[in-house]
This record gives sequence, C-alpha cells and structure tokens, in this order.
Amino acid sequence: MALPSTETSRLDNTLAVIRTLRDHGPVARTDLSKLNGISSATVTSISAELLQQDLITQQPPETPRPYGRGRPKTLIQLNPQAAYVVCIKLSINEIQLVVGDFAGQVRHREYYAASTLALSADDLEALLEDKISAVCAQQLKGFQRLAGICLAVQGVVSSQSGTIIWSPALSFRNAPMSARLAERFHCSVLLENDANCIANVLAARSAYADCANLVVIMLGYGIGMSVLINGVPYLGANGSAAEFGHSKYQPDGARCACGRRGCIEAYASDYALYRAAAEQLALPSGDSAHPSEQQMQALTQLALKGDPTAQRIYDEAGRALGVGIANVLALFNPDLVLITGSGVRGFGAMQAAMHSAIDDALVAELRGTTRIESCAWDRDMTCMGGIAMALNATDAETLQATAQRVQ
Amino acid sequence: MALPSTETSRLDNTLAVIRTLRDHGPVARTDLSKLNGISSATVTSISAELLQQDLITQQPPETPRPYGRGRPKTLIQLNPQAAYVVCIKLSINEIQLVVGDFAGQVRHREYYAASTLALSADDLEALLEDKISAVCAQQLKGFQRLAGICLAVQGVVSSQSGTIIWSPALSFRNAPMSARLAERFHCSVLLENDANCIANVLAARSAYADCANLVVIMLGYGIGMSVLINGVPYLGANGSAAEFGHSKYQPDGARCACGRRGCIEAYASDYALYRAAAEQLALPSGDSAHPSEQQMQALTQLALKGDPTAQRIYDEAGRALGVGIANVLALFNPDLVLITGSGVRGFGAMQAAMHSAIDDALVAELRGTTRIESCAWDRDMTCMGGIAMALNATDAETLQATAQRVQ
DNA sequence: CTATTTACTTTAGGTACTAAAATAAATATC
DNA sequence: GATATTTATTTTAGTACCTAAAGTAAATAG
Repeated sequence: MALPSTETSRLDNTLAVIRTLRDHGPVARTDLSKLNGISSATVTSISAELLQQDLITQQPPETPRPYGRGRPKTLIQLNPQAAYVVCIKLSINEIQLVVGDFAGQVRHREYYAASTLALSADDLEALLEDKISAVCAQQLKGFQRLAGICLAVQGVVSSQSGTIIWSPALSFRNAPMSARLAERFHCSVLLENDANCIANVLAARSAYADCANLVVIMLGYGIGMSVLINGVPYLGANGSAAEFGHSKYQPDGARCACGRRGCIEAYASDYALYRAAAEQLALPSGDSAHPSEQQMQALTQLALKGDPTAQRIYDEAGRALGVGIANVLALFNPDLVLITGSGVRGFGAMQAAMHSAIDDALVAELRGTTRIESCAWDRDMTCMGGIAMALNATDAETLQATAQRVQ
Repeated sequence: MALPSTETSRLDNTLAVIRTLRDHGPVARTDLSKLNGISSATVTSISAELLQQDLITQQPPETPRPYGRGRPKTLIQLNPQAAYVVCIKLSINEIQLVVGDFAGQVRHREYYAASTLALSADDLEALLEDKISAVCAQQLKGFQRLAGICLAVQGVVSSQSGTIIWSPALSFRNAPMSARLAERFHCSVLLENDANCIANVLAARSAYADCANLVVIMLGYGIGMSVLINGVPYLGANGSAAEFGHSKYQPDGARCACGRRGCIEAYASDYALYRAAAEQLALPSGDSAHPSEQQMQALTQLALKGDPTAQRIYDEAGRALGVGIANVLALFNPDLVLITGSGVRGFGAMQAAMHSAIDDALVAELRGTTRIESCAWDRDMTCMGGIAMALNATDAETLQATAQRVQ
C-alpha cells in the first residue's frame, strides 16, 4: 500500500503551519508536524524559511522548565509585527475600526458616530481613507506592513467585485469600494457581509468545532444570516449573503423595511418589535423607526416580566422566527443554528413560541438533528471575525511580500 | 514570478484526464494538455500508464483525414469495457435498473413493477441482489469488473452511512442498504437522493455550465430538490437532501403527506393538485391518493384549456411554488433554478402565478439575477445521473484495481 | 557519568512536474 | 519529388518538494 502521492505543495503546508500557530499560539516543530500531518523534516524546512523572513520567532526554551525527559521543545510563534490588518464595521450611524496583528490579536479599536445614511459613496470612501491613514500613522510604528483591510457591512455585498450592493446603513447603492481602497493602501481589501464575519468567529470556537455546516442568524435592527458550508461562508450567485431576514413568514403579512410584506424581519427585528409595541403600549419616546438599545431593553423587560401585550408581540416574533428556521432546516439541514446579535436580548421571550413553531412545521425526519442555540452578543465580534478573515486572505501575500524583501 | 509550486498530484491529474475523456469522447494528448492545464509530457506519461492498464485505447489515426498540416493527432478514448456500473432507481411501485460502461454510456436498461410499499428492508435487499446478479450475468460478458452501484432513492437518505432514512416509496425506515450490497458485490455502493442524480446530469449540460450554484426542483408525486454548490451536491448534516417540498407556504395551510400543514408539496405536488381537483371536478376515477400519469394529464389539460376551477388550483400551486422559490432565492441566491420532474407537464399552468408570487415576495436587490427555468422531463434522467456519479466515485478505485492486475 | 528519551536537522532517495530538445508524421511549396 | 514547415508526441534534463532514516542535540534517570 504505497502512499497516495504528494497531494500537498509547499504553499499549502506553509499556510497550514501559519494557521496552526495563529490558532494555538507557540507550538513546537514536532507538534506542528503531528497537527498538520507533515513530516518533521518538512516543518524544519518551512520554519527555517519563515524564520528567515521574520514571520516567526523562536521562544528561548527557558520558561516551561521541567516536563519530562528528552530534549526540550523549541516553541515557535508568529511574529505579531510581521503584518497587521484593519477591519472596519459599517453599521447604522456607527463606524467601528479595529486593528489586528499578524498573530491575530486585537491591537487597537475605536468607534465613531457618523450619520452613515447622509454619506455619499465618495464621502464614505474619503472617510475610510482618513481613518485608516490616521490609525496606521498613530498605532503602527513597529509593524512591517498593512497586509489587508476587511470591510464588514450590513446588507448585500458582492465580495468578488468588492461592491456594496445595498445596505440599510447607507443611502447609496451598487458602489464599488474595495478597488479604490486597495489602490490607496496597496493591500488586498475584503468586502464582507457582517454576518459572515460573525459566523467565522463562532465557527472557530471549540464548542462548535464539529459543525461543518453552520447557520448563524443575527437578530438586531435587521435580521441577517450567514451559512458556513464545510467551514467556508457560502456566497450565492451575486456573492451576497443569505438573506434569511427576507424569507417569508406570511405571504401577505406585515410590512418590512425592504418594501415587501411578510418577511421574518417584519416580525422579529428590533424595529418590527418596537413598531408593534408602539401601537399598543406606552413606551419611552424616541425615534421609533430606529429604536435605541434602551428602548429595546425596556420592551424586552416588559415581555419577560409578563406583560401580556408585550408577551404576545414576542410570541408572534418567535413564531415567525420558528417558521423561518423550519425552512432553513428543510433546505440546509445544518449541524447547528446559532442565534446571536444584539437582538438575542429578547430571545428568552421568543424561544418557546419559536420551538413550538418549528415542531409544528416539520416532522422528526425532516427536523433532523440540528441543534438550535443562542449565543451571547459582543459588539466587537464582527471585527474579530473580519480580522481573522483578512489575515487568512492575506497570508499567502504576506509570505510573498516578505520573501521578496529577504531575497 | 516563479511558478506557484506543484499543487497537483498524479492521481488528480489522472482523474482529470479520465473525466475529460468521459465528457469529450476521443481526445488527443495535446488537447488533454490544454484542457487540463498540464504539460504534454505529463499527458504522455499518464496516458502510457492508462494504456498499459487497458483503461484507454488509441484510435488508429485514420478516419479524420485532412484537417491541415502537421503530424495528425492520435486520439485516445476510454475503454468502455474497463468497468461498468449499475444504477437502480427506486420509486413508488417501480424499480428501474440501468447499466453504464466505463465511458459513461448506457448499455442496458430495464423496468420492473414492484409493490415497493409492501417490501421489508430485507425483501428489498434480496430483490436488488437478484436483479443486479441477473443483469451482471446476462449483459456483461466482456467487461472487466463491476466498479460501483448507485441507488437513487426518493426521500431522505444518508449518503455517508448508506442508510435510507425515509422514502415515500417504502414503508420501512432507517435501513442501512449500502454496506450489505457492497459486501455482496465487492464494489462501492453510492446511496443518493434521486434529485441529486438529476441535478448532476443537468449541471453537466453545456447550457448550464456557467452555473456554479444550481438548484433543481423536481415536481412529481412529491416535490424534491437538490442544491449544487460549486458543482457538488450539498448534503446537510444528516446527508439528507434539501427538502424544499416541506418548506412552508402557509404556516397553517393544507395537509401534507408528511403529516404537517402548509408545505409547498401540499399545494403543488401531483397528489395535492389531484386532491384539490377531486373535491371540485368530475375526473377519471382511480386511486386519487396516487394519481396516474393519465389522470394528471387530464387535469393539466383542463387547466390549460381554461377551466376556471382547474385554473384556480394551478394558480394556487404556482403561488405556493413561487413563495417557496422566493425563500430559496433569499437563502441560497443560486445562479439558476431549474424546474423539472414529471410534474413539469403542469408548469405552464402554474408559471404566471409563480412569477408574480416571487416578484411580490422579493425586491429586486434580494431577487438577484437568478434565472428560473423549466426543463423537459425524461424518465431515464435519474439513472443517467446515478451512473455519472457512480463512475466519478469509483474512478480512483478502478485505477487502483487495474493497476494491481497489470503489476 | 552513562543510558535513555525526545526534539530537531541532515542526508539520501523518490515522485511528479515542466521546459526544451528530439523525433515523428503529416502538408505546402517550388 | 525533395525540402521546408507545421503540428503532435516523446525523451531528456532539471527542479521542487516530500519522506524515511540516520545523525546530532539537549535534556533527565539512574
């Protein structure tokens, strides 16, 4: 039984090593060999190259003193300063900017309030250029290069062409974004749907490591979704993310922000919940089309404390969500559906109705074994995912770039 | 700008050559080189091996006489007798058996009437063993070996474990099938959903060659679906095919064969159409829960000729189908949705309502650029797909098997 | 202080690719 | 009809990369 031939190339193996180091922190060569199924001779060769390119550093084998016999392991780790990436999250009235280093750690973050809906495509681009330039100048003295930028945008984007097709945070449409930023900063620019970024972070968590097919639903002002198939975000024909929020609950139901009727979003998003509540309850005033976190929390509290009207509103939202998820189960049959986003605050009040809607909709054979779970929300999650994706996308480039410099 | 390293292995290249030959028929070495992006030296080496293993034959360079200057091409082609595969399609009350050769051509087909619902898992297995043995004995004297079997089953199957989870054609559930057949015939056994087989055939057609993401909807007694992502059938967590037929149109709508309410299938499948019609119209008698092709054609004719009741029934079916497809567009955003199956006979009567339901459901940005087309139905299509899939699955094995014999 | 253990590196050998040179087999030209 | 040209295929030479096995390094156990 001979070996099934080579199957791998140097680039693949090198990327595998880099990714292992990024996931695990300092690792010894032997362990890299075992973790990636390549011979230790190859690891020696690869790490020698990376060392020469200053992409990794050796740890002086001092600290982890006694752990048995034999020559102690020499740990190698990524050089954080070998490169850095920037992730910018664009949401309604807020721009978030996070810098990550080559090792995948967050180095810096900042938040800006901005009237995003008032910006033209050119305005936005100028703004992004300013912010990125500023952050590069201030924060990144010791670093070797800006390797990549990830733009995480709510709505429909075309990753391939780098075009923002439609976003609830922006009033313009079909605007190319990646190309000009790439030219300005001489690095690759990733344009991603925000839900894809989050799905990426979550999929990397050990608790969900066994889920090859993962659906992440983001509840919030709108409702987004991302599907990971074999761990890779699924982008449809247009490169746009899955639009779960606009799949249907009731063909002629409630009015949705998209202009149509009966979308899941028209029942279970923040604006839909608040709209339904505003008609029936006395609530803190404010912009009811864009309810604030405080307003939403007040409403959630009402429902959780047993107010029957609020409870009824969340039940209906849960049913809509349940029917939507039933369709996702019938069509995708994923290993896991994770529900997150700022809207998870109200998930407790929707959960029961959601589960009973799913059970009503699907018999056991079709319901399958999909787990449905919620997951605490962290406002930085999107950017962490964006940084991970940007690094993954630029590793090969970084390799090339530093190889040139060395040689 | 050095080469980006090898990236390929002998096995990959050899499989690529075999597949090119299967798709194109006789091809010259130069063209194999161009079509697969490998050097002609490598093609020479690979074809020498295949020739030695008797997997390909050289065409005496006679027939295509004058086509310009230069040394004439020596065409090589697959040896059809190098191996053969059997595909068995299991549907309600019918078993279809088709034999394909190594070149992908159908060599033999036969149909049996069988009361599939009356069979136990053991009965079915015995029956399949008999039929396969018989066909091997009769049809396949000159052939080298049975390389693979594909079982194409309506319903939910787990390809990975080779288990039939649930099929409308069978009264038993959760029965392993692949393993025992594999043991009996010493070849790999593929268990596939019938819609996946069809999607595979359709995706191979040149008209749809540019569709990386393809959704095929099969209308018939039930409603099935298959999703190809980057040309590969998507199997969910359980390996079960996408169950479009049981995604929802109306949460508390019509009763479906699955036991729940409001499924698309409960409106647009043969049994649903006939059920609705039987309540309101005088129709040829017979088993109205399993309407025959004649019964369905009579009903379709009524609708197409303008009978208002029949028309209303098909309109409602079209709306259900449209809402279902709108959800598919929102969630998958494929390049193309193809509608086929015996039920396409009635597609003309549903089409208008379907399109207007889709337009009502989704705004242009979400509707995307997905083409929606129907496709004439051919009862042998499933098995042709099964044969293609079985061959693809067993090429590597065949290579190994004949290599052993040669050596 | 030596044997043992474990980590890492070097060496030797193999697979499989490509570019370029050589060969083969036709047609075009004069 | 001999030679040049063109195109297809094969052979040759060289490269990249991998692995197994042998060699070296650096610790602990006794």
